[in-house]
Amino acid sequence: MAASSAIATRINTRQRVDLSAPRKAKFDRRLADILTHAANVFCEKGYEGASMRDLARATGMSLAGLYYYFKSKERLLYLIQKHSFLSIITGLKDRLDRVEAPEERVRVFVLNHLEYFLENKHAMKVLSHESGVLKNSLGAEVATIKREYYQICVGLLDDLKRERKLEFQTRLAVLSLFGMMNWIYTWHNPRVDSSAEVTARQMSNIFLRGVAAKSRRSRKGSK
Amino acid sequence: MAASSAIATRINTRQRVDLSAPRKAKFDRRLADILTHAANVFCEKGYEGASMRDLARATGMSLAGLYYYFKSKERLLYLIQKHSFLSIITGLKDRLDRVEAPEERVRVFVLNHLEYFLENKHAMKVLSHESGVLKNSLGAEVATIKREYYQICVGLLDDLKRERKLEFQTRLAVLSLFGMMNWIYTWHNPRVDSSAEVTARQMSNIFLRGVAAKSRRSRKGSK
DNA sequence: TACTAACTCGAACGAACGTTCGAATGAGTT
DNA sequence: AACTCATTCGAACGTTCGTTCGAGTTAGTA
Repeated sequence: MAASSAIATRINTRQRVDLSAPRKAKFDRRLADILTHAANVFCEKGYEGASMRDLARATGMSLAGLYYYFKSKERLLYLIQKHSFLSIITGLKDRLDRVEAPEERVRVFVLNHLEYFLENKHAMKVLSHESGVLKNSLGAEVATIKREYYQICVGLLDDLKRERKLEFQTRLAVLSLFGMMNWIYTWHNPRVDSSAEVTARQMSNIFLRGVAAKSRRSRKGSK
Repeated sequence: MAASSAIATRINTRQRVDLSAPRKAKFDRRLADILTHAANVFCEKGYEGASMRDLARATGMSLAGLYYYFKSKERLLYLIQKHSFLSIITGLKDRLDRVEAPEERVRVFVLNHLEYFLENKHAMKVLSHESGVLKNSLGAEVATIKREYYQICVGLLDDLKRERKLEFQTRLAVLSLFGMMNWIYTWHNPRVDSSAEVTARQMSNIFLRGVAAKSRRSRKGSK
């Protein structure tokens, strides 16, 4: 998990201006390390249930030392959520650039989502479980990124709908799909369940078959 | 929300023996009232985020007064979760008794689940969001009830599978279905979204079509 | 009317919370 | 060597947490 240096400089009150490049890199690496450990603890105990002392223990840092890297517990959650969302969106866009067929693009979406979820299980549980904890501007910013992600999915499904002349209700379909995918953090056990690839294929199958009813009007003649 | 009197007598340490019937009824009604208000607060702020003082304010009782009805915050969460699960299971069994066809029984399951979720939105958010917070014997007891509910769904899907000679993987199908259904508390807005009946029908359609691939020579060439 | 047991609450408990601060340490530059 | 500034931390801050206790109030019973 890497924190952008743009964030790093802004979150820290003590950090007035610029650090030298290697300094900044070191700061970012340390912060990223903290974010990872913090995500683990939040995942295990929940945001409210995890204390700053828990985080200090998990990172091997002192309680006060943590505050050199972020100015409040709330902002730490914000950093985790923002970074996770941006990573998953970036990865998705990369993959979508290489695929054209609407159905395949939906499958790519599911695969990307599940792969990221299973690879960053802790962070992703924090993302979906602690959504809505952040208030005011921090919450609003995360909500905006989330909406963008949601809208990408809406776009993919609308494309599929148009191509195949399907008739499902997009909102319900998207939210059902998110439900299927996001629920995975409550049950997936790598020692019992299939890999992200296999699970993604099976889930995509269920979902795509599920929404594959043709529109009646367009079945006889086009439009 | 009504608390069974069996629970009521056991949870309260001060309650050595039996109350007269009307006394007990009054106790139960007050406790049920508290459970409802507590569920609202837990729903809004989360279990850890909600303080006993928040609960006191919401119920209109004093902080100390609450402890006459349950002996700890943890046990209060337990009461809410247990009661909600038992109610949804009871309602489900009632409805299943009147339906025979496997597909229709699955539809009944979905409808029952969504209806209960939307009618008792706050309690159900607590149920799915705070699952795993309870430890030890309380957590184990809730987990047992939950497993029973899960197994009912497994049974329904296996029946359907047998009747139609389908080939989906039951575990993934059940968990995907639960994901679709449970995610609803994050998005359903009564002023925008359809009723439980309509939503249940649409979700059932997606799911049932999704798992409806026949076995022996799977017709996978649907592209 | 007094008696009893159910019920309620103000006030306080120690523990744990998020956060701050000033001093100590470290590494990089002159 | 002396200086600078990033980094770390022990100790404490004021607040809020879940819970308890004993005294008070209410409502049924005799």
